[in-house]
Amino acid sequence: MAGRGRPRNFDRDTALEQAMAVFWAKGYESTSISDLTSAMNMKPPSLYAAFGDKETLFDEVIERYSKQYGAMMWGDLERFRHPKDATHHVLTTTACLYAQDDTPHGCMVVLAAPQADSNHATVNQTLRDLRRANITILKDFYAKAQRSGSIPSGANIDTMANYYTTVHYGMSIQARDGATRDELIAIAEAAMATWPSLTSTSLAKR
Amino acid sequence: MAGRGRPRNFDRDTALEQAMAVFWAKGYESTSISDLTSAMNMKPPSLYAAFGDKETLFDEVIERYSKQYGAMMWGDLERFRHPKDATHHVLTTTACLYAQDDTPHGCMVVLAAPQADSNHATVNQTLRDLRRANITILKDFYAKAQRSGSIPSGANIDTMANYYTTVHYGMSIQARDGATRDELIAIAEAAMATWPSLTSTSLAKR
DNA sequence: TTATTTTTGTATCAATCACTACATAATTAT
DNA sequence: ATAATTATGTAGTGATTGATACAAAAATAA
Repeated sequence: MAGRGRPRNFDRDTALEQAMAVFWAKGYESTSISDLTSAMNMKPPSLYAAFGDKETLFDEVIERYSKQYGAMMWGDLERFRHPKDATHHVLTTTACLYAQDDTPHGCMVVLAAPQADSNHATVNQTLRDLRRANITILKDFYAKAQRSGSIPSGANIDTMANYYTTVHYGMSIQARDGATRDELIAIAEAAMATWPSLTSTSLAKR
Repeated sequence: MAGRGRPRNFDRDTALEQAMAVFWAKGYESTSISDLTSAMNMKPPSLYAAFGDKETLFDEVIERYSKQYGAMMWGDLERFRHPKDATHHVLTTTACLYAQDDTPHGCMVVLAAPQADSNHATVNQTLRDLRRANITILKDFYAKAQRSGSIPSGANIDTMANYYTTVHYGMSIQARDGATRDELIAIAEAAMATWPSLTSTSLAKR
């Protein structure tokens, strides 16, 4: 199991967790290698040997974040009987996750690098792709629900997915600005109040 | 009028506009003095003499942005007869402004520096304060409407203001990710569909 | 033991960051 | 004309950025 050379002085998994905490709080650009090495308790050569350059490390952090947190919100929506329940779950889980005090507030995918044009275009693109993937998850889920009759055929599911994702995005800003869990929950409930109208034909496909 | 020494080689106002374009697209941190001087067509000493350091320039840019764009969304809401119309105006104006092709997409106040912890705490704080000011505008407006009877006394106006502001925030992310004007309008209309429920007592003050 | 392999810490790299010293240019005041 | 004033361009400041060269350290393999 143990390799041949000198053993590592750190646990790769906890080091990743520590890196995630820094990137989450400071964003991609504002996080320096120096920030990372001190948080991960290692010197630059060890970091580079174990994780590659800053961008590669960030990619791995984001992947871990998606599996650990993103999945709690967007994963396995099929387990809910009604799409309204699934949507409610997405928003309330968002509220609970993003106001937790043992992690930075707000979503890392939304807040870490929202620049349109920066010196790190690939990072911006990576995060944007992840955000769009969430919308796609919701759209596909709604499409299936519509085919099965859980959502009326007249409803505009693209707009529904865009809308609820927009609320999810906005909650990240609110959380970062200090909104409490209860405030976020109230926002989520307010957003859910649209469900009857959105699934009716009043705001239907044009 | 003209001062005593050598006249300026640039128009201060258009230089500010050019600086705003850079900060808007790249955010605070990703924008370098070099980016600014080339966009504003001047050398560093001229920039520093005219605008102070990077942070002072950014403050002035933000102030200009607020007057020029923020006011279009949040200014003079009293001119609307019904608070629902005012809220609708905020969201649809948001949609139109943030999908314009002659400016970067999305709100500068929301996107320029959303980090929780960075090397530029005062900039983060300035933007956060501006965001909260918008919520306060909406809360005060709703409070007045509630006193005058335009909003039922049972409605939770704090949640209403938080909710609609959340949609406004989320639309910035959507716009930056490439959402079209029509998509943003549809999102705004979807959000407005909550109005009857929010102003009823079903989601009223607890 | 000796050789091989991998990690670690020191010390540093070139590039870029925000920012400025300084001399020159261009204007007005006298 | 001469002095005073302000802006400009060149060239550079020290600090920090992401990333490494190198040798000592610590393990396994022979």
